[in-house]
Amino acid sequence: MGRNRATLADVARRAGLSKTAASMVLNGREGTRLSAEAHQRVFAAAEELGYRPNLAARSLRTRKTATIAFVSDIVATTRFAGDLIRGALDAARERDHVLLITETQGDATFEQYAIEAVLDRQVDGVIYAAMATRRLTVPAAILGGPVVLLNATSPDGLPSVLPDDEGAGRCVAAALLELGHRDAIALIGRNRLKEDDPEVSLAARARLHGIRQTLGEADVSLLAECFCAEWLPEHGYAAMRALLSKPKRPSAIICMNDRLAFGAYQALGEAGLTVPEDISVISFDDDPIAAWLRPSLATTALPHEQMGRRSVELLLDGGAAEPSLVAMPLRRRQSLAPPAG
Amino acid sequence: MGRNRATLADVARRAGLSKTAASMVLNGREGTRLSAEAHQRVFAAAEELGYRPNLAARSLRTRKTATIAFVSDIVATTRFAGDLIRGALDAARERDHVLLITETQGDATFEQYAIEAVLDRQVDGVIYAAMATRRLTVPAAILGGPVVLLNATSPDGLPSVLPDDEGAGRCVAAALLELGHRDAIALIGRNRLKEDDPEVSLAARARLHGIRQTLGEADVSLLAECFCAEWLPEHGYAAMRALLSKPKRPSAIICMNDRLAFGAYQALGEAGLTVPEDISVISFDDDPIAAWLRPSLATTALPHEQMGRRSVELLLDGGAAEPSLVAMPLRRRQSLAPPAG
DNA sequence: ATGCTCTGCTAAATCAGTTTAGCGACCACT
DNA sequence: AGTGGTCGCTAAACTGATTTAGCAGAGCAT
Repeated sequence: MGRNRATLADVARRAGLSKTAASMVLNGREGTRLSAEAHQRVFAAAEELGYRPNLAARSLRTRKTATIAFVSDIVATTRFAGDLIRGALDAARERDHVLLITETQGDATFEQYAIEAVLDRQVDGVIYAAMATRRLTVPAAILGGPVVLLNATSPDGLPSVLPDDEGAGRCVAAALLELGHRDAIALIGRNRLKEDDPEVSLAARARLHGIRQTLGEADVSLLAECFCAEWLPEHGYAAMRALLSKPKRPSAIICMNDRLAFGAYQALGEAGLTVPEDISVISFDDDPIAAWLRPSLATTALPHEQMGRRSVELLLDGGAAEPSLVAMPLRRRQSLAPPAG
Repeated sequence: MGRNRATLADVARRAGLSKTAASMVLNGREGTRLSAEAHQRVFAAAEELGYRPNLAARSLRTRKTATIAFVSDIVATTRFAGDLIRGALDAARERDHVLLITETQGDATFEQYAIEAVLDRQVDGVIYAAMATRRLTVPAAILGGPVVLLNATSPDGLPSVLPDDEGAGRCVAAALLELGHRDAIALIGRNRLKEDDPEVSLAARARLHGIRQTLGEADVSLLAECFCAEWLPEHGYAAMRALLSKPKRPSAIICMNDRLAFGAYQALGEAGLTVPEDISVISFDDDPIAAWLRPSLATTALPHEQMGRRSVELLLDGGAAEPSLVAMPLRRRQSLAPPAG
């Protein structure tokens, strides 16, 4: 790679000036007294030689690499990770930085390795990302420099970026109230583990809280709450069937995520009920399947791209210690209608 | 980041030896005549100081960075990208390398920028990845060093990694034949653009070829072939409805990808037909929804993780010029059954 | 005593930049 | 004539590693 690249010395020689002069001109240093002609000669020489600085050499002196480490626990298992990374990549490019990406797979040994690997490469800062919104403790090794937590918080008071799950909960509840749903709203996806252990999830509790708050303000309480061991389609399916076997049929269903909603759709289809005429469905995440479902599923989008972007901005500009919340926009789709009758 | 890290000079001083000695010991150089005691002292000093070499400094001298660039056109829009990256990350870690990831978004300016950014950082090689299997021309700038094409080929005869779509086509056809399907197999997802322009897709043509070949060997030809403008659920839905409106109902459907199959499921559901009793469905890709569908969808998996891994191996070990094909395993699921009657 | 080899180690160059300190020429002023 | 300041530029140090060339001392043979 990069054999026979021109060096600064080559440029200087060709311009008939010293390395010092060439360096100063190319870095646009203010206050140097180099002549306009010298500037021209350096620029011309650099242009002709296709000069590009060797960043390894530069960073040896300046201790800046224009490189950010993106350390995450698990990227592959969730389809959202791509958006997180994309947002970070975009913001990084805008600021002339580049991303060194590593994955720990939740394994302490791998994490240790990943962190050493990026620190050895003198990265300017670390974005420590979690794929499920949760609380975690960051390894001490990275505390020597700037760190931003992405989709996570820590007890250390480090700057962090989180989706506004509580706001999304309020938003979802408000959307149903607005349509006239009141006493027949059921919830699918309660989960003690997710709600009670912030190291597992912060989203479940926040969403639930937001929903309850807005319903409470309208003096409405939930018709039913189904617990699910996981937030997967099969659990949504089972929960929906359970709900339909009860005497009072719900007019609207809130699912804690789109995969549950997908399962709920399957159960509704089998029961011969149509969405949204018989039952409205609304959910969280905006998984790609939400738009593919028939009818398309209303949901609040996890703003992963925005979050990725924000994390880079926070890292490079320095950010406040309190978590930076990113709004989860409501995607109004076909699965919403006023209650029947 | 990395303030007050111990340097090699610190280690040497503490061990009471020269930098040269320390460097040689820590690099495990053979043939040096340093005493066992010197070795011990260096190791001890390094351990005590928590010494880690500064890779920027090292690579300035050695022109090796143990860093690989992963340049892709678009990562975010496809859920598969994560697997490609994960495989590459795993293989890279096993070989003590790290990945610098950039994205061009199919934009020439961004691509130029991305390539300069990674070359400036002296990467040891470039993995040039495409998110849709296709043919492309790589920018001349990266030809100065090792390059591997991932999910793509180029006319330059560079080493490349591709999924075995043709094999998958054969495999899909064979699975149906094996169950007894013969004269009522229909295909959803023909697409001229994808089939005829290798710069758009190599998969469509290869899959079709594989299917035709195996069916042909059994003297079977397709009952119908539906063209689709895109491979999205809505197109699969429309195609399935069209098929069902014809006099002869198919006994099995091959969809060119899982999203089409998802749409086909929706149409089958509406028509009151059940999978697999009335109609078998089989597909390509192994999108996560394939496993979530009811009944679960049989499909051939795109081996993205394997491919990512292979690309790193090829890059570091040097690879043959002919494309390295990675098998697409068949996932047998509930959507397959012998033809009715 | 001299020359030779071998052992165990180090000084210094090198990689490609940035940065500090300062040099010589020219001008103005007293 | 001497002094001081500005202008335009450069030599050399520095970053933290690797690597080349070679030095001092011991052991041995002649």
